[in-house]
Amino acid sequence: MPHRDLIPLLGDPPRERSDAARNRDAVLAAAVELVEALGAAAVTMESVAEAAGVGKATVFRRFESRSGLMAAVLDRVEAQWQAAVIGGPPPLGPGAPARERLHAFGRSRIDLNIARADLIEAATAGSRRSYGAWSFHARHVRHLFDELGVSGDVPLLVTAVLAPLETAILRQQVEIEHLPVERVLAGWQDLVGRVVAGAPAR
Amino acid sequence: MPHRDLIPLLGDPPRERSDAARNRDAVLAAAVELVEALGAAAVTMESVAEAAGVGKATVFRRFESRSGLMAAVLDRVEAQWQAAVIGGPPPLGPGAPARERLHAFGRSRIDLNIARADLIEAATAGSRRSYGAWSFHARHVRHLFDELGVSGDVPLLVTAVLAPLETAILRQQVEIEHLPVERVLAGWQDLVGRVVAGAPAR
DNA sequence: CGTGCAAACGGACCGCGGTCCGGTTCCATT
DNA sequence: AATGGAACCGGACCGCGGTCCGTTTGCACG
Repeated sequence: MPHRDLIPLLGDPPRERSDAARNRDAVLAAAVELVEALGAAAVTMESVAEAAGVGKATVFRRFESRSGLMAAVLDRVEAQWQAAVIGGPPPLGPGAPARERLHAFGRSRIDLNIARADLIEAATAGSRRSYGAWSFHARHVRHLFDELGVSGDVPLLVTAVLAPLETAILRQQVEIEHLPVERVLAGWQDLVGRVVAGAPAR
Repeated sequence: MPHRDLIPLLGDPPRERSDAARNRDAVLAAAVELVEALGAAAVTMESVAEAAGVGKATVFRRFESRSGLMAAVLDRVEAQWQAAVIGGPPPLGPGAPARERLHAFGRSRIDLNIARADLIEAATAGSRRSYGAWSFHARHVRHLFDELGVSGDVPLLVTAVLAPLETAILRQQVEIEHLPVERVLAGWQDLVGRVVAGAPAR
């Protein structure tokens, strides 16, 4: 009587089959390469499938959707960036005063969100929730806010400080209004200063 | 010799042909009705064309793209809202102190951006620039900031205050993190207070 | 080494946004 | 009223994201 438990209950993770894992890797590698070469906007799901030597449905089966695949590509970039925040040299990495780390965070995110705007937009398109890296950003800023003793509804203040760094906003400012990046950064740092400064005169 | 000036120079707007104008109206009316009935996400360009009794290409010829059509639909809502800001009762309309008008602005925008999230997203999808109403919002907030004597890089501070009202951010907070709208609003008003309070201790 | 089956595969297929192009319509000019 | 041509029209067509379904494959168990 060849069967496993009818009721697996909890645990019991159904391990990924070897061919599935291999295809996942091949697809992701192909996607990274194509995005690098052509830019995210020009990469079609079919071209990724072909480059990976795999059927189109397999790409969707492993990554759910185009935005899911792009999110996986983006995750590599974000992981590298996160490493710089967690263990890299100050002021972005640990070792600098909180205020300076915040300023470095802003500069770094503005640069990255502009440089990778097309990939980020492809990864977040129609996904209704921010991409995975957002929660890391929020935790980091929150941590720095705590060090600075920010008072008030901290999670909302964190969101308020992160919101102007969204690619859509940055693109609007830099590509359409032609504001210099330096000015955008200075404005953001000014904002942070005001938020950190404390509760308003009510 | 039937010809107009070979060099029209400036001015001389080539008026819209009557059939074109008629179709434009029919398409827009059909789109408004369908969006109202089904929600923006469920409205296809072909269904709009059919409801308007017109070929699909005509819809695109008049409105450029799906997001262009949705922006036209959205403009009606925004025009109505702008009327309330310009000439409606306080505190949203004129007559209340600037701080209270700002708070009313926030409440009203949060409600509207959540209620019409799908339409706004359809109107701004892949358009690279904020929808037309943004500039009105910015001017309004800037005007109130001027009344309050806000110092610093005012345009950037305006953007910083507007950014957390974007639908993507609000949806994240309300639909995914399940924050109550009242709390989001209170957080925004707190933010405004800190921004208005003045430059940080440098 | 068999055997059974869930899991994975791939290519045909679908719907939708967007474009093309041959035919039609409005309107300025005479 | 006739006319010429620019602007407009519509439906066939294309490419891409996403799904369906009949076939193949890896792997746990005997």
